[in-house]
Amino acid sequence: MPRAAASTTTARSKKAAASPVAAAPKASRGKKAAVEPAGKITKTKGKRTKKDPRAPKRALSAYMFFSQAKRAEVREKNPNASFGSIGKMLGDMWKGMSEADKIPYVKLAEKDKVRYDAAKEAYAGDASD
DNA sequence: AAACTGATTGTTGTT
DNA sequence: AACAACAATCAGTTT
Repeated sequence: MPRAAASTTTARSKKAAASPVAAAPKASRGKKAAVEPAGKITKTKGKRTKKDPRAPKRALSAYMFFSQAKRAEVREKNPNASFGSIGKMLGDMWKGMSEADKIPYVKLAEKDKVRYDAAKEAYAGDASD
């Protein structure tokens, strides 16, 4: 609920170090108790209109790169598969593959994250309209 | 500070 | 131009 920030003033401090030494896999920010949908959330909420007109494109997730890479392949094997079918297949195989297999995609995601970091800075530093 | 919710990212094909 | 399911990730709000 992105409401008008007024109190907290984003008490979030910068990421400790820019060097991903150990790079905690996931145990710092993305907790969210139950990230998995109990049954199926598929909230058909259409809303691509971004609130920030000039907000920097966020870094893509490993799954995003995975889609770009395998999408064509899956689609080739399932030419009759629709959009949703492909997505389910990709999601299924994504969950089925080992972390080691995700490495290349995760690497891309991390790399994009760096790019986003720069874009974010430029976004914050650019107040011109 | 920690936890959580919302919004965002990319893809293809149709309207 | 927008939305459909999929998963991940960030940013901001809340307690």
